[in-house]
Amino acid sequence: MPNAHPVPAESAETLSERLMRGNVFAELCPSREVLQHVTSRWGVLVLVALLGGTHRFSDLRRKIGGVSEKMLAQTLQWLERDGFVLRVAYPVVPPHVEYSLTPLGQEVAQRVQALADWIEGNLATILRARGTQTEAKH
Amino acid sequence: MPNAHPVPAESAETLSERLMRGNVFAELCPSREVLQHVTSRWGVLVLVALLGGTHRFSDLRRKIGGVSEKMLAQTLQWLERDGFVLRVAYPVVPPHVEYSLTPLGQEVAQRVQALADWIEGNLATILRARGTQTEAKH
DNA sequence: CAGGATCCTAAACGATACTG
DNA sequence: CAGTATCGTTTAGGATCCTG
Repeated sequence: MPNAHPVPAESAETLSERLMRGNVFAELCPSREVLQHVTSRWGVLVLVALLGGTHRFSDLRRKIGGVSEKMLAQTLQWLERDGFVLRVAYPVVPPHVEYSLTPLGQEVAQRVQALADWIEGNLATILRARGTQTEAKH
Repeated sequence: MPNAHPVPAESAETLSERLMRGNVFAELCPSREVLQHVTSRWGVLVLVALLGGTHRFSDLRRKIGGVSEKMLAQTLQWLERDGFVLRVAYPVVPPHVEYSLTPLGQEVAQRVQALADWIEGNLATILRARGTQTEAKH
């Protein structure tokens, strides 16, 4: 069955993309993977940090308390691959690499920050609510 | 050193709360834990699902593709403890339990949904961006 | 039906050491 | 400095069985 409406190459969308689009609840929806990167333990913090401007690797490491080299590197790679983070390496010695948000990254980061900010702003309320309950763990 | 400004009991805030307030970047900030629950793999989906109204346990399990009983139960407990989810159990047999969002939960859920919606809406763009890169994994 | 208890695997995570 | 590689630990997560 030939294509009645020829699709321009640059807007190609596969069948599975079309099927899965718009449904995070579906088990195999690719958006779940992206969501995982963005909402991962360190992903959130990296995005919010970069919203404050360009950072070098060690700047991020210092700023984000508790992150290991390995996880920071991995998180940055996820986010770079998803098109949210731009990595610029200057060919000097010692190495100099700068991380920043792409336009796409700024959009997600803003939404992530909105969430993080709300939680910070309501922390006292949340903790107080927890205090009035029968002791549960972790 | 006596307190010059007596603090009303209902606005009590511990020292650690005051110290940690407003700083997700700090390693021991309690907001990180809440953030973990909310942005956890299933937490996101539970919140968005409940934004659509009250659900029973098995309704949620059916709606959220791929979640196991154990993780759904655990996620609901986290969110209940954080004051985002209200659990109402009717003392009948067979058991009947309904989950819904508290007012506090509706506020987080909206922000979580904003993020999820953005990702879904820009999925095609993101996937296309990934396609044009040198192959990376996972 | 709504989970709790148990057992198990896979993945995340962290510490350290090493390299261009 | 900015990582990669390796290894060991911890946690997430899933399957199954069981009970009120």
